Amino acid sequence: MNTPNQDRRSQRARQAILDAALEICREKGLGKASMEEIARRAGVGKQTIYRWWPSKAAVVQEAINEAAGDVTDFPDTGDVRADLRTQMTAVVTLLANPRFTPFTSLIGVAQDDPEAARAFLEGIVEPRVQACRERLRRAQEQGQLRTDADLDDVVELLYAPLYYRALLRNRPVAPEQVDEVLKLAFAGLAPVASQ
Amino acid sequence: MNTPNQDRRSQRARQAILDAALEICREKGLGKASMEEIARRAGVGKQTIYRWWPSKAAVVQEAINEAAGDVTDFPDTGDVRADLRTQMTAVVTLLANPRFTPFTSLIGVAQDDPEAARAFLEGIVEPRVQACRERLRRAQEQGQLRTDADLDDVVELLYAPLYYRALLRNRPVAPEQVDEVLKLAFAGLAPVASQ
Amino acid sequence: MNTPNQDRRSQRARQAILDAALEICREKGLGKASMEEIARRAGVGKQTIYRWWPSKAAVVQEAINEAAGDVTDFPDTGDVRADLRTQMTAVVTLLANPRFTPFTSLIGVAQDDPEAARAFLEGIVEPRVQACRERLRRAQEQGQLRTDADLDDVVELLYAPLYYRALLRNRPVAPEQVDEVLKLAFAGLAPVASQ
Amino acid sequence: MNTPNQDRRSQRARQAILDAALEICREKGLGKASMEEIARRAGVGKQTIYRWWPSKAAVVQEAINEAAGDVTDFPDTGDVRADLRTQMTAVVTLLANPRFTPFTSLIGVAQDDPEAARAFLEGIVEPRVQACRERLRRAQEQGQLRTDADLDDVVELLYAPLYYRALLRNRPVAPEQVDEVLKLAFAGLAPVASQ
DNA sequence: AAGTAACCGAGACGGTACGTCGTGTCTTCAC
DNA sequence: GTGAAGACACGACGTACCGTCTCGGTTACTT
Repeated sequence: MNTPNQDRRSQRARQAILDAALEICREKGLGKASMEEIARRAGVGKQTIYRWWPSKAAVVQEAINEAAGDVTDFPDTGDVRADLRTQMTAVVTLLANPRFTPFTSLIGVAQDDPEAARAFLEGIVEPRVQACRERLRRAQEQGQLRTDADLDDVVELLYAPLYYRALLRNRPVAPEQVDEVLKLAFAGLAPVASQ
Repeated sequence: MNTPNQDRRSQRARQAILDAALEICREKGLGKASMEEIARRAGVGKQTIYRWWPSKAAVVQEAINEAAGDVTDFPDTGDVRADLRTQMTAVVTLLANPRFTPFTSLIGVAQDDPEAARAFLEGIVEPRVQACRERLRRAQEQGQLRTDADLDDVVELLYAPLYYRALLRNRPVAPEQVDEVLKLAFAGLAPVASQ
Repeated sequence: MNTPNQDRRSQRARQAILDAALEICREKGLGKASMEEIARRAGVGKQTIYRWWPSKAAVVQEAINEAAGDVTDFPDTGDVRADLRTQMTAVVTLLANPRFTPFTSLIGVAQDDPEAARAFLEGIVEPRVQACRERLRRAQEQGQLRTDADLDDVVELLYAPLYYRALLRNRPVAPEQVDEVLKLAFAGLAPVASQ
Repeated sequence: MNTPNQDRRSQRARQAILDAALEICREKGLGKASMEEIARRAGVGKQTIYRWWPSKAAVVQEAINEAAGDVTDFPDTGDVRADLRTQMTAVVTLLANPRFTPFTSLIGVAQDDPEAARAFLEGIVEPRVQACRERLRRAQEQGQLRTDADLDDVVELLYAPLYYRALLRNRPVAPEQVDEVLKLAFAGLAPVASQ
């Protein structure tokens, strides 16, 4: 991620660090994880972590990103609402997966660490938003979405409720939410004429 | 907040602690604040903090809550959309206020600290959601809102985008967002017939 | 030794630290001792050491000084040569005692650490030299020592050879050396007339 | 100093290492010097140092020895006291020379490192003591020195005070000391008859 | 002239210790 | 018994070096 000679980097150490980081996060959460323990558990010198990552948040973000896979491609079956359902369900599934609790923790540390915020935004959020926005644009062209809607606003309207539950913990994160959100968002809150 | 004899409690100390906590959060963020420094700056023994609060998050939440004022009452002019606009604008204004950055930080620590999460939910979120839900119920009765919409889902749909921006920092938190959200949410994303 | 409130100081911790320090020095030498291990072995936080001593050398010097007892008083039987023999033998015995190996180690670190050098000189050497010089002065008055000899030079002439062996390790430190030194130093190296 | 093929050894690297070692010692003392920095400053890989020397003390001893020149020959003008004066003054001059501060540092590390002690004794001390002893033997034959004096004891009596001052730092190392020591040592401490 | 074996520079690696900061508990003294 | 003060055991921080270990690259000997 940073400066030294990438060629000589030990892949063994890198993988052990990412694995240890995720494991510890799963056990006690990112907040109570420590560089010290990651190093200990990975059988690695602390310096080896600091050489390649600036903070534990950066380590965990890389680990999470790797674990999540390269899912930046957005489905396109021709039916935007179905595609959104697919993709949003994937997001909910991830947010609900205990293996991915560090995901929301990363958003947590970002609140007090601008660098972590930037990294999360650039590394995680923006690529996915970009893909979604692109899909929505095509939907507009195909007459499946209002054309007077700002696409960034649409993305926020659809995805924010999913994150909201994960972050605020007001209600459990569950796939049913996707249908609720899509129903409300597409139909609108205004009362129906016949009502 | 806890057990010892409330009557003999020093109001001077309590206020100094809350003030110091907010001040430090403003300077360096909740993450880098420490009990040590709060005590030092408040001119108070550490024990005095630990006696009355379980963690720095609890201190800060109390401070924030006090600073926010008891605004749990929701406006009701008869026009729900206007009332939502008023209330949501107030939320955005608070989220954008540098004095209230610890607000999102509290959501941050909640990701790794179930007790903080519970306290935030009970102490901050739920009373306000409750008031909003009540207002929306009246709107349904008055035919200003679809009756087939779950009110909790509606609250999430409207407010989540505001929190989303504050927490993800993808775009600046600004009052214009309120109008965008209301427009989209009430009209719905589906293309208009004439389009 | 330094600044914080001496009254509240834990005597338990102080003694445990001094004991642990000496024990470790005996096992592996001052050079390979570490603050970390002293703390660990004393069952004490590192901070507690750093609060009261500036370096491991300072800890060990205090421990050594305490172990050596307050032997700053010089014997005075009326026979200066006998008194020197007594006192110098005590020095040799100490230098030869495995319990006191840190003593020469302290002189060792002083070579690279002016503060340690100053502390050793003031805390250990000077009080003893002072006592010796005083005894020699009385000897001069009683006609047992040349009056044209600078007393500091005399002290050095007598004691330096003892330290020399301990520090250079050229020959084992042994009490016989005392008699050799006294014989040579008092009689002088010049050939005897009758020779 | 050790095993690999001496023929293929890079003289450039060797000299750069010795130079860098002395330079760093002069700047911050042997204690705060590090292999890391010697290598860096010499423009040399760490391995290249470890290949030829077992420790930084060994490097510095070799550097010092080289800088001191091969002065193992003892002057012999026929007047032993004059010759001692010459030689001892040379020692004092060296001890007082800032370029040679690592000299006493080497004695310092020897206190905790038997291997360094052995190397220093064999490589530095013994050859010089041997030369001195030889000169003293001739002096005895010529009736310039008591014949009942053990020569090793004599060497120690004369030279120890010089080292004493350098190591204990009680008084500044200065050439005048040589005359004081010779005067006292040759004349003896016993009071003169006429006094 | 090609092959090969060594030393060389560089620097990543698993470690240990550094000296500092913050934690939450504790004890002491003043009010 | 509350409150200011702060010492305490503990654990983590991020950095500096340790000594070992590959990596090319460059000689300088072999064949």
